[in-house]
Amino acid sequence: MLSERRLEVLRAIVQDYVGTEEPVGSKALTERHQLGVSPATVRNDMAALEDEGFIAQPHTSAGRIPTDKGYRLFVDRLAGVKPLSTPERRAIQNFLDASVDLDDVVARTVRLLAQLTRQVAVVQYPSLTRSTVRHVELLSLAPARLMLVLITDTGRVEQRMVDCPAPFGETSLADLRARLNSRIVGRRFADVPQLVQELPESFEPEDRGTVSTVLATLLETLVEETEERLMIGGTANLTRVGHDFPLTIRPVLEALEEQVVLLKLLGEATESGMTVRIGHENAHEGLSSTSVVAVGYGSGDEAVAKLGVVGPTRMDYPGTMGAVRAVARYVGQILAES
Amino acid sequence: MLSERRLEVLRAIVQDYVGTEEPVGSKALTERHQLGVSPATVRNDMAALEDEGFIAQPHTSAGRIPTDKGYRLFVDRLAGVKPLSTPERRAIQNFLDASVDLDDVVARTVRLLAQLTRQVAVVQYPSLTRSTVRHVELLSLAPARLMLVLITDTGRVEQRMVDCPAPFGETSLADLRARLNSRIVGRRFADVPQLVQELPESFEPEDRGTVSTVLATLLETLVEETEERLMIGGTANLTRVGHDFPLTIRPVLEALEEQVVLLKLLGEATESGMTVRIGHENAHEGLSSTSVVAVGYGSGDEAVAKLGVVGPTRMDYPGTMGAVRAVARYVGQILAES
DNA sequence: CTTGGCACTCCTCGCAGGTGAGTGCCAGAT
DNA sequence: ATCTGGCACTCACCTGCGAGGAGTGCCAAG
Repeated sequence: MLSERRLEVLRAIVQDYVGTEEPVGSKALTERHQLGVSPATVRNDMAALEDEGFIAQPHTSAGRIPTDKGYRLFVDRLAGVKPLSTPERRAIQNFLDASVDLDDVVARTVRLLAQLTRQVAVVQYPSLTRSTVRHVELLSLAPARLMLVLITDTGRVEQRMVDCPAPFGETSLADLRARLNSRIVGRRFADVPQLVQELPESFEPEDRGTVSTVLATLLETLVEETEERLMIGGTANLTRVGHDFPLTIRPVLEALEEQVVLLKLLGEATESGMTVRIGHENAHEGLSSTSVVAVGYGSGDEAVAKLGVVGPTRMDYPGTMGAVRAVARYVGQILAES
Repeated sequence: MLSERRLEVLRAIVQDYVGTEEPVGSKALTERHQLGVSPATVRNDMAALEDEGFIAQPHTSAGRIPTDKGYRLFVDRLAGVKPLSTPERRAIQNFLDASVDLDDVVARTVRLLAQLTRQVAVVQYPSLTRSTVRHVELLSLAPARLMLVLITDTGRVEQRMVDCPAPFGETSLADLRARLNSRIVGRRFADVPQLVQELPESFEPEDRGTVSTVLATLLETLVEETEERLMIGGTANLTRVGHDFPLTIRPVLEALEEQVVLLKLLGEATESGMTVRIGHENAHEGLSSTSVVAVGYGSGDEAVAKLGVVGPTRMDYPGTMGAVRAVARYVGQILAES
């Protein structure tokens, strides 16, 4: 459909536009790239590209800028993923290795991504649903008040208060703690409900109420916390986008504050491999002039959560994708070690 | 020094400027406020106020705008704290009452403050140093690997991995757990180091190494986590500030990303009572055209952390102060209940 | 001390004209 | 069939100019 050279012209347009942030014309193109043809020829190609919807001109008698469709073609067929330099890789590893706990890993990852890509970084906390239970702890705070602490294999900790219907003795507590742990430690969260189903029946009648309450709280925690948390950073980079930004920055900031929106955004990313959503491909209105580059990361072969960046559609896709992929890999390594 | 009417003129200028975001002139002032004098008189007063440095004009032949010094006088002597309406109070309470855990309380508080004040909200997590220990838990994950979990009276949970120099039996573990808890539960964090000092000596020689390691990790956690965490929100409100904002928004966003800066900002707030830092009173350069309204909050009589908002110097001080104070109170109540 | 009058400053806005980058199209060359 | 150079045309952008107007400072009189 499109000749080889026309694709080359599109690539050149994208690269120049990303660099200069200004509509690019035929003459400038031939000067900055060795296309081997004259501006007039390029003009014809550009007209064809415009007919196909890959580029557009803001006004008559201005240069062309890529459309969402143009960027899409660019990332799909014209650009690879630019690997990071060795010093960069080393810097990433050093920076992440210094993390002390899960919160710190996530915080550092956000800062790293934001710095590397000069864009807004979003990192999802490792999800509970795909995690396994490392330990469940029950603490007695008052005669009829317990604290339930849940620890995952990714190092995440959740706690809940439990108000018991009746006082609960220390021995019963130890008993419940032991049985609960022997049943669910090492198991996936999704399997927990089944595994604890018959637990109350094995207790003395006067304790059954409390045991049920504890289990209910546990299951509730699993469900509620499936609604995942995330951390964002690098919002100052939004001011980097060009002249028109008063209008564009507001809806983006608003979208970023809606965690739900972001989670859906990351969620849309396919299971494996990197996902790039360009402009209007993002369902959310405020993000119609931004692109999202996201990828899953995890301690093993399976992704436990996702991370990515949000930036203007006019971004350096190869570089951004390279940075996102590299960071995801190293974070996975860190999680596997801890 | 300044006559009563001149103060009244200053108050009128601040109020009008906050409302319109435009320099206010003598004629407009007399029309919008019942000052009982003519524009010419007001002009004389304004000249005097300008000599004293309370107001300034952007260019000759423009109206006046308050200076930082002018705002300072305004909040100190001319304005009170505007209490919230009953429906607002009720809404705050309902919204915060729905919180499920500490993270949720903080997150909701941030959203609430941002919404009420239409500015950037900052909420510090309850600090460890001023908290007391509710419980310490030790879990055995592997023969020579423990997890240390620390729970505070404000519901905060911290965990750390401990690699032991030697295997540590279950009985020793239970022993350590019991002794540790009996010594430090209910005590302030600051006192913990002293309280555990001689603990290793009471253990069998082969366990002393591990006990020391655990204690070292515990103390380390106390120190490290003193470096406090905070949550911010409402950054989209930054785009609300006037026309000139491309220049002002960037440094503010950058400052907000530097948690250290923010913590220092909140830290500067005096122990009790509300603190208002106006414009250049904020040490940080990027915040020279913003004001910070901060106040401590806590579950009891003492503040365990601080919260506040960051907005343009041209803000509605009485309303903002009212909202901040009210939110701080209700958060304190919530913390006291849990 | 207040007031009305008056001259002055200077920002803002709208308009006109020139400039230049970029385009589309066409006829001729390869 | 494709590429190339030429050429007329279109607009966005910048500049300078002039009218309009809000606001000020000062002064003389009440």
